[in-house]
Amino acid sequence: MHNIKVLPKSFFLNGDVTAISQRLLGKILVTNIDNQITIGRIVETEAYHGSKDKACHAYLHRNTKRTSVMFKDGGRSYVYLCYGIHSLFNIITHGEGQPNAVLIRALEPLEGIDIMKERRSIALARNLCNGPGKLAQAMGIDKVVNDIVLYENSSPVWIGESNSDLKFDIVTTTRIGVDYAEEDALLPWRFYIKNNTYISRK
DNA sequence: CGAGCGATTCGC
DNA sequence: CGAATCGCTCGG
Repeated sequence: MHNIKVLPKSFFLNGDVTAISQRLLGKILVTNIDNQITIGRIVETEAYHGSKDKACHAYLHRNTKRTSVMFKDGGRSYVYLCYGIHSLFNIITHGEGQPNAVLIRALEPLEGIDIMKERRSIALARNLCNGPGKLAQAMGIDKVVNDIVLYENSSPVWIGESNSDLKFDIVTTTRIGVDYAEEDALLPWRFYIKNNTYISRK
């Protein structure tokens, strides 16, 4: 079937959250949910830094029912419901007590595309995973897979090495939809693969 | 308790 | 451009 090597836990612990956000570009997201496998290539990410970032749910180390998972060791999932409708998928980074996370904003669909189309009730592959809410729906991700480890390929959600040696340039911009963060909305913490077709927005 | 709101998406 | 839709957060 597929022969994807899972990323080790150390991948999620070393470097700051913006560096890890960039390293995640090109990596592979795999889900095995409801007995169905779907796979996509990460093409867009955003960094959230708990201690000093007004856009982060854990700003100033705010530890609440929702954000408590962010304070665990890196390499776990943080999935939350946005606008009461959309699940958003994040990857926790850094050691215990440092609530940093990477939001996965877009994927290039690779396998299980028919399953994604069925889950999203649309036919156009380009629109299956080009947004954080869309990709969660296409991959079957919701709060059920909140707070699980991503560095074991027995997990229902895990991250694998890139399946391609292709080089790419990284575009850096401000983050989407965080105007409430005032001056921190201007931080250049959104990253995507240049010229990729599956980005959420230009 | 309950008002206010959102790391979005889709359709009009 | 506005509605959808619900759980979290915080203040009273």
